[in-house]
Formats: sequence, structure tokens, C-alpha cells
Amino acid sequence: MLPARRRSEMALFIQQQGGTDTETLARRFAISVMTARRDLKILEQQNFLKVTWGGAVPLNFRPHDVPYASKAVAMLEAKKSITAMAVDMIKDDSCILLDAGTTTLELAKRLLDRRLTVITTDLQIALLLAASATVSVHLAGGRVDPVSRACSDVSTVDYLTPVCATQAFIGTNVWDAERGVTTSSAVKMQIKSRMIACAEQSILLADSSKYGTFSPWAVAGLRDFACVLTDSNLPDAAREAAEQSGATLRVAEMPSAGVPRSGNRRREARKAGGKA
Amino acid sequence: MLPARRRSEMALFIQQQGGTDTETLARRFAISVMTARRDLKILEQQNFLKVTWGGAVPLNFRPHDVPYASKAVAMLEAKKSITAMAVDMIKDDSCILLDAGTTTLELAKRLLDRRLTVITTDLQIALLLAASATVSVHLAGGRVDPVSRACSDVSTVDYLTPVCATQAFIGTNVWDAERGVTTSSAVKMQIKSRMIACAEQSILLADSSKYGTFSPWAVAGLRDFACVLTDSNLPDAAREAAEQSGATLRVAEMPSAGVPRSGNRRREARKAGGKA
DNA sequence: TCAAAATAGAACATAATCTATCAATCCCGG
DNA sequence: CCGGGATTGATAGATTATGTTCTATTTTGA
Repeated sequence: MLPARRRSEMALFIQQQGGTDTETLARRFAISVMTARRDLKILEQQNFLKVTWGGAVPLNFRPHDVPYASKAVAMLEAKKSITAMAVDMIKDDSCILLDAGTTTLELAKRLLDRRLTVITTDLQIALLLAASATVSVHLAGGRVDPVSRACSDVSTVDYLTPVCATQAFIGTNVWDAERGVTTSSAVKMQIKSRMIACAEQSILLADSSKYGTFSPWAVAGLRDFACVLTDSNLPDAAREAAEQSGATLRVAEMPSAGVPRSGNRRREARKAGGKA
Repeated sequence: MLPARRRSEMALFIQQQGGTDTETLARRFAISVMTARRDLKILEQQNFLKVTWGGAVPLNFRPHDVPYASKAVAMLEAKKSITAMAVDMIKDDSCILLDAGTTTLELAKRLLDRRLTVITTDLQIALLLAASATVSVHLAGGRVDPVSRACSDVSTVDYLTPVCATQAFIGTNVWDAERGVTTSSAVKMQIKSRMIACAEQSILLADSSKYGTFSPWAVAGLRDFACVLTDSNLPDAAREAAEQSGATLRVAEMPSAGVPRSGNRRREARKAGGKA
């Protein structure tokens, strides 16, 4: 295998795994530990990851991102199950639009090894997918919103106007059977609406935790989406109401409740001898 | 498991649980109590939690703590000295254009507390400055180049066209007294040229290491810049040649060559050992 | 208040990893 | 077919992380 290609796959691997040690890399790529270290050093210089003691972690892997409240952590499982469904709906060699947000960011992580054209307004998504050799990333520019870290501007809408995409994946903060998807600002509403208009098919990624609320600006009704993906924490009443309003709901199977999976990863590699 | 990753998960665990004791952590991560304590200390120094008697608790109080004090990041001294000069040329409340690249990224780090409007094509710069409360960031969109992680597209040029900026800071890989600034692709050339055209004043940030090379596409001559900032590693001959070609050169003072900085506190501490 | 228990901290030994260096191998052009 | 450069693998010495032990400090209970 070509060294350049190996390094590219290595960066991808670390992005997907969320960090690995040098020995695993050496075994996986059939190289020596020394070469693995050298590769990691090169990749660090190119700003693709961060070398740590014993291996490397992706750049976006920081406890900075973690301190969301415990509720947000619990929602991570929901997002993962939603995006697992979403990724199956995407065909290779298609062009998809990705809305800004944490749910779509989770979806982007699953697209690193797919062959796609992706258009987004989210800087973190663009940066993440830029590490992929198979995804062509396009960023709709404009003023960067400090909170969402995404472009949110009149010119962002202009950029999207001539786009013809296969699918648009819209994430939402707030949704409701009656009012559909709503947002907090007119510009964000325009961007979401434009994305839906540009795509042949639109899919809504909706956390169940946000159901039943609404914001000033209406984006689209639930029936306007080919599919509404949500998680199993959605109350039955909400589910019925949504379906009655014309929505095609798909509920993701959650692995289990918020149990943090008690670790049995005790170190077995400990030497048997050597101790008095 | 990687130490870095273990600590990150530890921070997450404490966030979820709302606090834990060291023994639980030791059992959970299959480490000794002493190591758990050490990890907690590190995490406390990074402001992710608060160490208490017997364990640690999350700090749910301050949403904004200390910004990164990343002195540890080993960056090229040359770039730092160049950007130190550049930052003095920027006036508050002005609008500046930042080219893509590592030198301009260094410059961006110095702008976090300035009151500015910044327009850039570089995703990392945009993401960095989005954290600032005083900088308004605009990203010129388009196809994301995986190598430079910046937008580099026809539409990127289009975005820049109507811009009126006070200053443009152009970084360059290759420069030369005779040919000026040149780049490896036509699109990059167009973007740099456009930035120069959009600004009242253009400043070139040029590593001395790259002097004397050229690429296929010419951006501008050195005389087209109000100022060419470089470091003191530039050979005298090159300096004279550049000035003769009409460039206004400003050479940054490098702090000093290899600072020893030997951490010898360990050796000293070892002597103090007293044993029963 | 004092004494016992529990926990924190320092020091050291050990194990693991990193860095620097050199030799072997592979690739490519002449 | 040969030679130069780049890549790779192996080794030794330095550095870092971890676990254990011992001592100092804090907490708890009477």
C-alpha cells in the first residue's frame, strides 16, 4: 500500500474510532510501531489529529465538547440510533445536503468512508468530512454564527439556490405535529426551507426531547418530509399526533436505557510474574 | 486504553454521575487509586472538574472559563514573530481578509480579543474566530479543499467580489523577487488576486524558508503589497533582491535561537529524598 | 478535645513509550 | 544493471506513566 494512502486511511480510522494506540495501528496496517509513530507525526503536522501518549486522538476529541449536561449525554444515544437509520437511506454517488447541528454532525461521522458529494453550512461538519478522501465537501458560505458554528446569512441562502441535491437531511431543535418544524430566526428558517426546496427528497432528524415546542418561524410541515426519523423516547400520544398530521414516522430502536455499559475491559495483559 | 482518552471519558463519567470517588474511578477504569487521583488533578488543571476530598465533582457553574492558554503548542518561531508584526498593523473596527494557511491561522489566534470583521476562506480560521465574542466572522464558501481545508472554488471568488476590506493578509507558500507570489493552482491564484483587489491595502506574510521558489500561476509582484513581512532567517542576498524589485520589506525580530528550557526540576527534587 | 480511620501527597521502582540513530530494503531513473 | 534517494525496521538511551510504599493531612466519632 502507498504510504500516502495508508496515512489517509489512518487518519480516517482514528476519526471513526475516536482514538487508537500505536500498536493497534501497527497491526492493522501491517507496519512496525515505529512507522506508525512516524505516520502519526506527519498527520499531526498536517493538522489531521493530535498525537498523545501511546497513540493519537482526533482533533475534535476534546473534553471541551463534553460538558453538556447529563441530559444531553443521554440524548447522544438517541442521536446515534437516528443517524444509523439515516445513513442507510443514502446511496453512493449521490449529492446530499446536511443541515447544521449536532445530530447532522453525528450523521457526518458515519459518512467518512462513503462516496458522496456533501453540501453543508456547518463548519464542524465540513472540517470533519474534509478528512475523507471519498467525500467531496462544499460549504455554503456567509456570516458565521458563533453559537451554532455554522454559516447563517443571506449569502448562504444565495449559495444554495442553484443546488440540485438528491436528499436533504434537516435537523431540528423544535418540532410539533401541528406546526411542523420551526426555528428561532428568520435566516435559519430560510436556509432550511431552501435546503428542502433544493432536494429531491427531504428527511427530518428529530430528537424526541424537543417534541412539542415551537419557535417563531415555520420551516415546513411534517408531511413535507419524505420521512421523519426520531427515537423511541417519543411518547405514544406524540407519535399518533404526528402520524395523523400526515408525517411518515420512523422510530429508531434504542440499544438500551442510559446505562453507561459497565466496563469489563480490565487489563489482562498484566504480567503474571515479576512480583514478589 | 489511551491515557488521553481515559481522562476524557473520566470527565464525561463525572459529568454524568454528578461526582464520584477515586476508588470507583479506579475500579471502573482498571487503574490504581493513585493514577485516578493524578488524572483528576490533570483534569482539574484543565478546568473540566473540581477535585474534592475523596473524589471529584463537575463544575456546572461557569459556562465560560479560561480560554485556551495553549503555550505548549510548539509553533514555528518565525511565524509567531511575523504575525506579531502583522497584528500591530490592524486597527480596531476594520474589516480584514485572511488568506488560507498556517501563517494566517497563527495571525487569527492573535485576533480573538480584537473588535473586527474578518472574512476568510479557511475553515480552521473561521472556527477559531467563531469562539470570539468580538470578531464577526464571514466565510467565503465553496468546495472544500481537503489538503488546505479551505474553500477553493469558483463560487469562493464570486463571494469575495463585492467585498470592500481595509486590509488583506496573504500568506504564501512560494515567493521570489522576480516573479513575486505564485501558487500551484489557478483557483487559488484567483482567490488571492481577488482578495488583494478587494482590499485597500495588502500585506504579504512570507516565510523565509519558502523564498526562491515559484509555481505556475502568478498572483502579484512583491511591489503590489504595501508591506512584505518575513523573518530574520532570510538571506541578505534575497533581502536585497526583494527590495530592489520594489518590495517594502519588514523583517521580524526572532526572539532567539534554541532556547534551552531544560526542565530539571525532577533532578533537584530527587535529592531531597529522606527515608526511614 | 483526642484518637482512629480514611485520604492525599511524595518518593521510588518498574514498565511502557518516545526519540535519535543506523542499517536494510524498496522504488525509480539512467 | 547499477546507484541515489526515500521509506522502513531495529536498537539503545531518554522520557513518561503507573503502582506501591510510606508519611502527612483531613475527617469522623466518641
